[in-house]
Amino acid sequence: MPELPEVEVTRLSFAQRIAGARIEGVEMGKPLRWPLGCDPQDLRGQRVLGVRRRGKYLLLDLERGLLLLHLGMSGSVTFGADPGPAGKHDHFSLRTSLGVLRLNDPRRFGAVVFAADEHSPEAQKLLGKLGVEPLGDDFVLEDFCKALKKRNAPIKQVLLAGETVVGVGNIYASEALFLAGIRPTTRASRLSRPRAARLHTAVRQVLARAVEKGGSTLRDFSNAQGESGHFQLEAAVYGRAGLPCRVCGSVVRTIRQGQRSTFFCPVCQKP
DNA sequence: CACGGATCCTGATGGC
DNA sequence: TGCCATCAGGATCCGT
Repeated sequence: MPELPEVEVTRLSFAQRIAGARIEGVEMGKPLRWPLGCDPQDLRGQRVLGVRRRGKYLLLDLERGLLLLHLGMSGSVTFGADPGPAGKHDHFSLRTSLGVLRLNDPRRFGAVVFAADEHSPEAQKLLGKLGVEPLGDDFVLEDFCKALKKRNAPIKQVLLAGETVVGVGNIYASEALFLAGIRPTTRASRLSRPRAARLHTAVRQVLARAVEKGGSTLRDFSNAQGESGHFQLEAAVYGRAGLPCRVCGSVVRTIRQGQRSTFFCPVCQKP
């Protein structure tokens, strides 16, 4: 489910509320993508200092070490008053003095991993190859252009890979490419500088807008307070195959790229 | 070594 | 409580 906007919206919905909480207990459900990497009971007694985000990871800073949370395709986090017994798809619960943090993830592509610190091998295994943050100052046009020049793959897949810029998933890749007027199949290395510049702007714009709208709720995403997002209502192409393009009226098309659906307007988006 | 495909898992949906 | 195929917001691993 979650791309950068959904992860950031999740973070914003509980970071302040959990700060300073004392961990009282940890309960695990079925195995997630990776093992926790420590004895769950070792976390007891520690305080949660704050919550950061890196790409699509949430970083829960503890007094000693940190927890890296990834929501995979179907994960969502809740934090609040004791929600009662864990349900079928609740696979990680952190009981704290200020409420219960819970990861619900039906498909279990998500993960919760402990690392002694951000630069440890365990953390770097997950974070080490990530590209720059699209909403931060490090997302520099010049660097972006240079990076694209080195990639021969279709631009959609370069965005999804997250090694150039992080956080752009299947929805926002299609949306950003629409905004930039670029066909998703265009090879990254073939993009002219002006077109790469349009994409650079489009990526920032679409992600920032999606955060403002609370993310996209396609079926079941909600933030840590249980609230849905609304960006999907203004998506230009994602999920709109067969419908008229909002700009030119042409029929929005869908293709498969790397086992994922891609949506685009054949007139607004040039190869 | 960059790229494309297979893969992990569960649930929803739609055709027959 | 029908069965089967297809699809779903991610990212790693593996063969070429």
